Amino acid sequence: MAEVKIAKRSEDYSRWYTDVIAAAELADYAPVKGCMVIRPNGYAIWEQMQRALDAMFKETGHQNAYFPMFIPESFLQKEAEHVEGFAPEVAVVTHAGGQKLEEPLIIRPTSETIIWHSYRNWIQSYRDLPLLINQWANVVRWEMRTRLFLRTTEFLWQEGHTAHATFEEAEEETVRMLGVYRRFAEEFMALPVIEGRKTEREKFAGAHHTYSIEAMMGDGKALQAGTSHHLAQNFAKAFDVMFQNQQGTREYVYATSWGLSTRMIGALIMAHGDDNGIVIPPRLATIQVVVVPIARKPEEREKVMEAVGRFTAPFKAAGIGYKIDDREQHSPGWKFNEWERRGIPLRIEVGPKDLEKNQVMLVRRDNREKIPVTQDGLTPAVIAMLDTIQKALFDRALEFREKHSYRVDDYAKFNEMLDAEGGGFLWSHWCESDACEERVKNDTKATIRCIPMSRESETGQCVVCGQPSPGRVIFARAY
RNA sequence: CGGGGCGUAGCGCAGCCUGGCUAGCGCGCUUGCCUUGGGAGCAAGAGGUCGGAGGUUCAAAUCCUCUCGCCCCGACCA
Repeated sequence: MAEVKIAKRSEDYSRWYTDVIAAAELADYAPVKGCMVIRPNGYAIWEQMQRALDAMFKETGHQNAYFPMFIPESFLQKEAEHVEGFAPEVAVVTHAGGQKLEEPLIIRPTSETIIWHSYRNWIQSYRDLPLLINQWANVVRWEMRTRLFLRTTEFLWQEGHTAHATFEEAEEETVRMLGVYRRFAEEFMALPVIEGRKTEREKFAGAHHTYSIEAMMGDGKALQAGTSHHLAQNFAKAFDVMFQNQQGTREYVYATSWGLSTRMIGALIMAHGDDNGIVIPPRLATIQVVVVPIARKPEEREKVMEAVGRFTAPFKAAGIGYKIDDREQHSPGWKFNEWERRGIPLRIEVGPKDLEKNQVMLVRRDNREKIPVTQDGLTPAVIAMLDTIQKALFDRALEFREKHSYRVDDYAKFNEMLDAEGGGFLWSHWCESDACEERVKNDTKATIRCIPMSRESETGQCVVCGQPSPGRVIFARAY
């Protein structure tokens, strides 16, 4: 492996981010602009995310299916707002089989259209509802500016597409899945997020309204980490999907869609990473514990390895993902650095000195603390330590977010905060006018991240124009 | 699409301005010895269409023209 230098996070955040990805061997740039190769270390994180989310989708009654990546161009055009939103970033296939195609095919930027084409055949009666489908897929969006994981031309995600009999049921589903995302972020990624509703300007093209979870990254910028859309009857009308209700009358179906992508890997890096690289929360780590044996002489080595075999024996049954790094060509110091770069949450060092004391050394990735632990009862100690790390990561991220959240009521101060702090969440009053939202964006590059669902009721005056405001919203610069 | 930067060994770079021995250096890689508690050491090796095409010249990594690609900053976005 090549020597890897990671820029200081505090000095060059952007450079630091790409360095961390290279250092942990998460992804490479691909020959095609904006595309990436997700390497085994990166894909392992995605697999853990899939596993956790997929289980939650199943628990909430969803089934997986798969729809094609090629969509007739005409499909996209059936929903006016949708086509307007996506047309500029759609890749189109015009030739295939050595011939020009009669109708060009688009490569899905999202699958609403082709899925609703199918739903038309699947749904006739209220008895067919709700229809709860999810798919794991790749999608392509030709973005102008790309960054590994955060915005790539092709990315992996899951997209849920559900159909319901009433607006209210669809709303319940939209909010339920937003909650699933929040739980996933908090419990698995150790990432505190804020649930909220998007403004008209920021909502999904084709949605009635959109919700998102918003997280704060290590530089104070916001990241939209998952979205859930209430599509109302927009796609049902575009694809003529009607059902007969219990009264025998036909009406259009109500829909939702929700998605979460490999962007979350970027969120993970930026939320928890430090100058030594990525820090993977224990609940998303395939390798949660790496064991580094230390020995000089062959006879020492034999004793150390014997102990390692003994104390790791219960790990598998206890559900601990672990790896023993017994390579002889690298020094312990070299290994410490390598596993830290890869973000393995916990390291166990064991050498002759430890054997004398019947102990091992636990070393936390998140704060590098070294804790001696006796070999007897090591398994529960490791499990407890992994929990501690998981919780510490969440607490630290939450504390950071709180520290960089401000209530701001004065527009001059508002501008000043964004310049001085470079980021952070500004909780300010907004009159709900598009004009004020746009002005903020032009003045500061900050956007309204969301109208928090849990905001306290507090009327006030718009931070921009002074008109009456029904409550505070979150302004921030975003990825 | 505008502004900036860069294409030379797997990775990071020097050489280019001022053309000239066999194109170098660090890391990594291979083999051997020796080592191992925070990126060890020694020795011997392997590895190159200098992004591509054309031109100038006795001679091009180096000068000229064209071209392809990537990265960073902005407008758009999960």
